[in-house]
Amino acid sequence: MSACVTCRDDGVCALISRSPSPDPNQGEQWRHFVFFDARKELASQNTASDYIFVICAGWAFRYIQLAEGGRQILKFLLPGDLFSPISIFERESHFSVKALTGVQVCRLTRSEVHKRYLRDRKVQFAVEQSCVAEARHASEFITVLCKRSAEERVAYLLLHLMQRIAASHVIREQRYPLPLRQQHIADCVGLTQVHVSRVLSLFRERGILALSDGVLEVRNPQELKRIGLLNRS
Amino acid sequence: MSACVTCRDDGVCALISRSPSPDPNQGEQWRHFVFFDARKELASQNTASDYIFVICAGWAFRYIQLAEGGRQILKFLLPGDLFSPISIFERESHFSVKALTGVQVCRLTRSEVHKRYLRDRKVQFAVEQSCVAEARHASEFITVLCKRSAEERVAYLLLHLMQRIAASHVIREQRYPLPLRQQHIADCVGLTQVHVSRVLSLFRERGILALSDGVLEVRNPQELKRIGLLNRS
DNA sequence: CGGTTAATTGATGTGGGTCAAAAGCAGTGG
DNA sequence: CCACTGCTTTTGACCCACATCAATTAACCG
Repeated sequence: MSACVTCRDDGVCALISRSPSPDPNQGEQWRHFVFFDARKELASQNTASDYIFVICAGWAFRYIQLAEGGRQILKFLLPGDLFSPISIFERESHFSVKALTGVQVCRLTRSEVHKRYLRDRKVQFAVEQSCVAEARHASEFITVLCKRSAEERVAYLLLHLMQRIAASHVIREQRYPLPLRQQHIADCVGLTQVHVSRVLSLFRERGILALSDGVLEVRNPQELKRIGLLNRS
Repeated sequence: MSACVTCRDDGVCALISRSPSPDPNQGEQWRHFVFFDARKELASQNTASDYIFVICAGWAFRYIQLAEGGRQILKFLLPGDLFSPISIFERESHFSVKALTGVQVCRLTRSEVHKRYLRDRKVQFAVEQSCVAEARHASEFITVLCKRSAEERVAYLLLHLMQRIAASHVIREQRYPLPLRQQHIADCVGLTQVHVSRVLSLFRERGILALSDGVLEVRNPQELKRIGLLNRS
């Protein structure tokens, strides 16, 4: 009954796994680990499911698929992330999820998670807090999309990701693992891949950062923050 | 111990009010009604508060104030709406709220609401559902902002508001009360007031709708939906 | 009646989109 | 080892949706 080894100890995943089951006889039926290759679709929108999922290893992203083609990336998912905290409360998800790298995913039955949520105050608190965090971030992100230029939006996304990566990786010499194509950045911040290329080239020329081969190297964190932070002093 | 009269019977507000208190002796101390004039700031971001608020009558909006001037409107608040469902879980709000018309607001102590939330499954469920609704809407809205043109964004906002207004008003002849200035629409969907004016003029010329004097009159709902719905068939 | 706030309209500017070609760079297979 | 293919990034030329600036009108109000 131990948590997924790659998840952080204070995350929703770990807490759910440690939480006592109301039905001690059921063993490990409620939990199941699966591996998927990169590019595999892990969940699809408007489809009901009795399971909820946690990323244990690798990267994925949550997105909305548009009928005319094109997609909106809503969040990049790192180890320890639920596909979405609200999927604890709804059978039918409004988003799709796709693997960015090879990923290990933990599949939990919603009924069991929900039982633990109801009887374990710690689980409940963790879920509440992750809903709060998502809502706060959504507000901030909407603001960035409406009020900021292309450079600022890209910088904002990178800073946001850096923070999340640093929470689970040791960062040396400002080098962050970041397995995104320019198209993913574009689909997240509402630009074209061509323009993301131009923005990143500018950042490189100005000695702010370099992004290639799945590694982001930040050369001038001060300047990056000046550009990308929503509340600059 | 009755609910605020203007709130819908199945809303969070009504459920909280009907929920039994863990401390029957405290009377009505935990609840307090206040009236505010239009334009008054009802809550300000980065400020801690032991209260949470519900709109009982009138309109308001939740927004983020930017340091350089300018604001991002996140949601228009109608009777029955909490300023935000997540404020049940956090003392310090990340948003401000301003009255759009004169408003009556119900102020509740967070501690009392939180107690009722913990012990009444119905309240808990209502809060969960409104968090789900907010998250779903945020995803959809982010998609609209990133992928849609000015016309489509304005149409989306109006359709969304029409739906919410219709839930609490009887609509006759497609006339919706809508006390917004063009600047509010602009601050919500990320355009300038000037461009919102042009978009609305176009809609009027094409016989789709007319918005003036706080009334939205929809002349061609089909066409409006064709333009504004995210998932058009 | 002047003063304020909101909406309209026109002229002009520009950030980022679109299109297309080229170059880099795996992987694959002969 | 090289040719071929598919994917990603880069670069350039051109375009347009929306911003910006500014003037005018309309509505309201003490």
